[in-house]
Amino acid sequence: MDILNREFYSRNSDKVAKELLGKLLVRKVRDRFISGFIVETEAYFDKDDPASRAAQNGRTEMTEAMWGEPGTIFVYMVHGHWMFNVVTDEKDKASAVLFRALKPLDGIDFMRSNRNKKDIRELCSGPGKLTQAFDIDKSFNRKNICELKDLSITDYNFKNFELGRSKRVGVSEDLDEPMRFFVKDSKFVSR
DNA sequence: ACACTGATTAACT
DNA sequence: GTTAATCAGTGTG
Repeated sequence: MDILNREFYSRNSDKVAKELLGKLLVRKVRDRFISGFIVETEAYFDKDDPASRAAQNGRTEMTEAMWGEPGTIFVYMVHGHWMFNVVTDEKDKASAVLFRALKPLDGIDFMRSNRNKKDIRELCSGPGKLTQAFDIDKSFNRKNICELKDLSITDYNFKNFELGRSKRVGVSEDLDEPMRFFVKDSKFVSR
């Protein structure tokens, strides 16, 4: 199980978002190993994407991470919850993939205590839920996921699933192409 | 000081 | 299944 390298992220964000499905998000906290399969993502673009923070806020202290190298982690808060993104494409392009849902695999008791919920479906089935379950916050912002020991994404050729596509969640004026990708029939996607 | 946000949750039918 | 109060950081005045 290899850690995905920078080349993986150096492509269009819709392509990266699609290929991230079935990969494994891995977190290490002290001696604990926490992981989950990625089952839902959304792609965000730089130009002509009104839903992206890049277009909404411009280049500020808070959004600076979006202009970083591919693999740069971009964390921001909305509605009191942390959103976890990884920057794609090339530097200075400001496109990224938002992680929306995971299927919990290792460290489920750790997630349960972070979330204060016992139903396994309630642990990572939403962008704010999975950051709470994995203990991901602003301290990861602007770091590169290819270089960290305590947070990484590893390859895992879990391909036995059907790809679902839809419009992005909570975006009123969305792009013509559906940019939300998910594992069809998974119990662990949001909503 | 106030309103905005890509969400979550409890508390209902 | 559906709604309404609420989370907290950031931008605008």
